[in-house]
Amino acid sequence: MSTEEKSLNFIEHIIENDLKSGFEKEKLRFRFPPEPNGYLHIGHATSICLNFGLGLKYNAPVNLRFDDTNPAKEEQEYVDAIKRDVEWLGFNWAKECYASDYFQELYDWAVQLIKDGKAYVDSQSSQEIADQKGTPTESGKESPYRNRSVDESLELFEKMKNGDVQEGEHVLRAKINMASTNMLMRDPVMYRVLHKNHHRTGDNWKIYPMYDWAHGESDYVEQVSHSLCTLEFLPHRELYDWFLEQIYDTSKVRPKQREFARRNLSHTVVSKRKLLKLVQEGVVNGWDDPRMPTISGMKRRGYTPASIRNFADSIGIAKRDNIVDVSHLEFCVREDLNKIAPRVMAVLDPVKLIITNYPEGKEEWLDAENNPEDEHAGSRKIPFSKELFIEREDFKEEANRKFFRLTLGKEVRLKNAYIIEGQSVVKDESGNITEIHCTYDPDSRSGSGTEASQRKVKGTLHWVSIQHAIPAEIRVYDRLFLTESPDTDKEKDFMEHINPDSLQITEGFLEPSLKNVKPEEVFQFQRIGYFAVDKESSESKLVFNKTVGLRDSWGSKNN
RNA sequence: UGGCUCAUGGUGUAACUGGCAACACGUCUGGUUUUGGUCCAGAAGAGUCUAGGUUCGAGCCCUAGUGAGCCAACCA
Repeated sequence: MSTEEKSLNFIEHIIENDLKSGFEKEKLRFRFPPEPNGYLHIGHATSICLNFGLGLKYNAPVNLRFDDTNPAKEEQEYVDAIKRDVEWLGFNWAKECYASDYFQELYDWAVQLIKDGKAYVDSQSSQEIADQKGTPTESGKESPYRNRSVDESLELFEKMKNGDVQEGEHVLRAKINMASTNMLMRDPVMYRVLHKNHHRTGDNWKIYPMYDWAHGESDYVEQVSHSLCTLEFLPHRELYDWFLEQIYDTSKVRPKQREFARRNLSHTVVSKRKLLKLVQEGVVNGWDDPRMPTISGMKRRGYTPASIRNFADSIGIAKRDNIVDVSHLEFCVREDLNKIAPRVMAVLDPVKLIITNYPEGKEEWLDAENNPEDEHAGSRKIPFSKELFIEREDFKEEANRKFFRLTLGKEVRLKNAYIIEGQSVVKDESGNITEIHCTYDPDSRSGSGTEASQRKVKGTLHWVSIQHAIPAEIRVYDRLFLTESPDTDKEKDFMEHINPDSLQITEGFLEPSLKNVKPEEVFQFQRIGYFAVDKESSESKLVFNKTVGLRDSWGSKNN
């Protein structure tokens, strides 16, 4: 019954080792800790999958914790959006937590640190403090306020808390080591004064804890066992441990921070600043533009939660820098959509096909399978008539043996319908084909079981009946950037790598079964790709987003 | 000039306590197919950044180099 054991990633190895050395499995606990200052993107998605995936694997609770320690940037709107996105990805958090819920406890601990001589109020400007910080190669200088009395620090800290001082007048600093090779250990700021309204605590607080002071202690309050973050926080670990050391009770779980390399997707950017610029400069139409690597954008594009989870899972996790090619993400969507997306026919670049021997005015409703990958998907009826649209690129007047489509004097199958043979073309004065004339074999209807219907032909074309077809706006997307890693170019700004043709809007014609589709539904337009109904779509005007094309082993080599 | 981290096919990850470098994507063949999709069968592609060392044996341990990333916000 044992399926193949998947090898463990380095974080799972750490957990397994902890378990082996006596850590109780019941005490395992994780968290996903976003700052509510922007929308979630594919990078967050992989982190969400990592943490919640571990929760599932070890049957351990996972908290959703908002790291809301900076009221200048954070908003309720983002909290709501983040919750929606995590839910959409298919995960359930054990508790919804906020660092701001721990402000009092954090404050009490800070007071204790002052009393223990481990923290002091500094009354210099941020510039002065920065100047004294030193550089990575030179040690810093101690603040003139470093050794002020505990009572004085206590008194000033109280004033800071009560809002009796201006922003920037004083800060609370941990007293650690100004000569440390780790810049973060050079008496880091624990609290700053901010006369700002907080989205949850309102104006209760005038002082706000810094990330380093809040994060580890929040993990501790929640009894998170493994606190996972990205590599750039590695130097913070020493501080994380130092702060915990000051307040840690040996009867409780002491959280561990461990770091992994963020997973970069090729041909995109994810920094909030850059994403915001794309929105502000109108390169894309909002945060949920289907070209955006945001979760809301990918959702609108037609990506499914399962496809994103599989993606996160399959790329693994390690500590080295990486760029995962988008083709891998695309594989994951196709893999999922192939199983679940209903097949339909749509012609995106139409040319008129007239069946000369088909009776004028006749219409037939033919059976069409909804999904050959799903035997329970059933079938539907599609209308057939004398005048059809087929894809312009599916016809060539003269073609070589490798062209499996319609050409003059050769037979092809119309999907779910009849076998036809190309006869002639009509062109306009500039030589463009306006009509293709063909004949059909009345005995060759799909599924009729006749000998004619069993005949092997070299190609199958999709089509729609012109008089029954419904028009729709089709938005076709390409990668947003021309280069693999627009972010890391030292010469050019990332904006210079933008793909000017990342969006193409065309009018397509759909089979009439699509008349009542609703936003977020995804279909496979046969032989073309997967398409999701856009949120702007309505019954009077259908709008589809191309999620991803079908794998195409012909077009790439022959075009 | 300092500290820390990392280095395995084109890409991403594996390789347990040193023991025939594996899997996925991608690429290429062939088969099936009323989607040039799916599915099936197969192939090519790395000898593990470099140089030393330990060892019967090193991707893994040690040393030194090289390259890349991170670190001087009252951001997270």
